[in-house]
Amino acid sequence: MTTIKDVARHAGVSVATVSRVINETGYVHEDTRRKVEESVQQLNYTPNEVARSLYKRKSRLIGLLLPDITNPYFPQLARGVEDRMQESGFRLIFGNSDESQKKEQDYIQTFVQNNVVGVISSTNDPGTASYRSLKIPVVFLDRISSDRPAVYADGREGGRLAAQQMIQRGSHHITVMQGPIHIRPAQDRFQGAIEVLQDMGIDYHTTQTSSFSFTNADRWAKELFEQYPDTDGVIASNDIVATAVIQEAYRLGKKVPQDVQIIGFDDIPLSSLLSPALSTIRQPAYDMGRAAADLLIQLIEGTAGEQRTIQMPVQFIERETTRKL
Amino acid sequence: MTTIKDVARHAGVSVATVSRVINETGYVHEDTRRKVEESVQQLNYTPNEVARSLYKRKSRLIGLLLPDITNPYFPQLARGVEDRMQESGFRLIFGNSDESQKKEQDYIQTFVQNNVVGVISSTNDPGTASYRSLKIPVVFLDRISSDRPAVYADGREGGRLAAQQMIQRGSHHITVMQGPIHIRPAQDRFQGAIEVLQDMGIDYHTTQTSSFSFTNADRWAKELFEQYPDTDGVIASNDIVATAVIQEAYRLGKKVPQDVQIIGFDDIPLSSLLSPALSTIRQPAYDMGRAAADLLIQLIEGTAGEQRTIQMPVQFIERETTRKL
DNA sequence: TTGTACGCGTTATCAT
DNA sequence: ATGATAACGCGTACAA
Repeated sequence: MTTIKDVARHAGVSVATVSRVINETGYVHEDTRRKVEESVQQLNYTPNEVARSLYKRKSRLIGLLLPDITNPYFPQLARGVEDRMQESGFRLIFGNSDESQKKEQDYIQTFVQNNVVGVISSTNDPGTASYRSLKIPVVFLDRISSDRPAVYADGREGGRLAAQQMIQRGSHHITVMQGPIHIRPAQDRFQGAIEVLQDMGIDYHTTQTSSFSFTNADRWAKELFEQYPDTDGVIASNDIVATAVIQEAYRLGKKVPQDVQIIGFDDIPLSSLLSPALSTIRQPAYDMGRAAADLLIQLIEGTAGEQRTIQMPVQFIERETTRKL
Repeated sequence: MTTIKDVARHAGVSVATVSRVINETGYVHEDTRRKVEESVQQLNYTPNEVARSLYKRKSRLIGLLLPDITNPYFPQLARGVEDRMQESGFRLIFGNSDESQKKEQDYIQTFVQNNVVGVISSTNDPGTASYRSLKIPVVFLDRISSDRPAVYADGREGGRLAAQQMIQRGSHHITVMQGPIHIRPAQDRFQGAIEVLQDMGIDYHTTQTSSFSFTNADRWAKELFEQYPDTDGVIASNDIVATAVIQEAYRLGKKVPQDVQIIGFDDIPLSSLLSPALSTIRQPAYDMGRAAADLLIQLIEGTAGEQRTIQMPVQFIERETTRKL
């Protein structure tokens, strides 16, 4: 590896001068600047980030903690974060937490050990000590924290939207799938839906799913129709289970949307490719990722305004698993 | 942040001693060891990885470069890599390359700037200078390189399998979708399929898709049936386009699998949840990720055997888009 | 305008 | 068995 010393020697100047031209700091004569730049070129020198990080006590690294990249909703968040960070020259140390506090803490620890300058996390426990004691900015993504910077979608409104559409489009026996109890956004959606259903005095049932991943999605779909066979409208906790519900409905000979309407949540990329294409409540995942990155960068650079919690709008996407108005 | 000095002072010993107990290196009296460990506890000290990395000229970081995490095939690879790395205490600096050489080089550069000890990459150009000049181990994942360590699935065999199944199950006018020309695995699948189709003297057509992502998947499906309306069997370049093909077939009133059989490639998690569930050629993505990580770790630790390129088996998964035998 | 020298937090070498 | 100290590569006072 070539170091700043090599460059200095090659250019016949001191390391300080090389440092100055690299960082464009302090005075340096035009001629020497050129000499140095030439040497940098020739020796193919790039500064050692580790040394920089050690000296400055901060790196160009960001910690990103997501529950499970294998769930199609999260890659979009991740991508949004990455793209924005990339633009500002930050890199990501990435980890899956599996919603486990232990793994989270592990990662947080290595984040600080590696001098990251900020972290973006989808955690269920923003209030936990691991986060509170962090001395670097944290942005919670897809999770709500009233007193800490956060970017999330309006889940409750999403739930409301889903219920309203269900009703408007003629379902009378609606089943709402309640996502994992410890995941806040899941509960918000659920509450929103229930709220409307009750207000309107609609007949509804609820069902419980204990995770957001692929495992068991089919089982939950099956159980739903076993428990409530006369269901003519399903509000799924996310697009994955919604997909499983479509499948199960077909298996039972129910026509979608004629016999059962189905509304998902998230609008993962595959939803529009399904047959029938899935009607769903869209969360702008990619944009949320970008927004979180953006906010974090502002926090890091000290240019953040008062607005530190950003609620993104959700949107009903009409496709083919709901009836036409 | 608390440093080794703080611990030394608190325990009444020198930094050298603290270092010894932390790294379990050299002699240290049982009593002092206890004292130090206590101080470490009390001060909640964890070593600064950056300083370590600077001194040792190597970190505990691994660079992971994937084309696009937004494509459902890659998160599984990533997860496999992460889980294995996690087990051995390595962390990931992660980046999306979008199959762009520029982005790749950018990332590779910051990888070395950050003293990563190894790189796992899905690149289309393993022979490029950026990789050849790397002084740390590299494992190519989901990409073939004859002379460098690599983990990939047997794409050609996958293509063959798909074609054989198509024929066996009674399709006579088969259309094979050729994936992006510059992506090696895509071409292997394609070649494998063509190979069998020609050997068997079957009537077939081919179609071209220029990317593996969601964009345009529906358009390619549409074009396929426009160009070859009498197609009764589609070998898709991956599960995403296969999903779009199912959708388009339904839209055209074609029954799957009675009128058209469809076989995908990858077996992404959602495939089994589709209706009808997608028959596909399975690549053991998660295991491939793990295997790559495993190989890289061996390379890093110098315990790697002669076997440095691992070809993983593919497998036909029979579901509902192909007829029963 | 440029150079010298110190410190960032560790590990390892060499004394003691 | 333990301590002092150089070195890892860089950036910045401070001096010149």
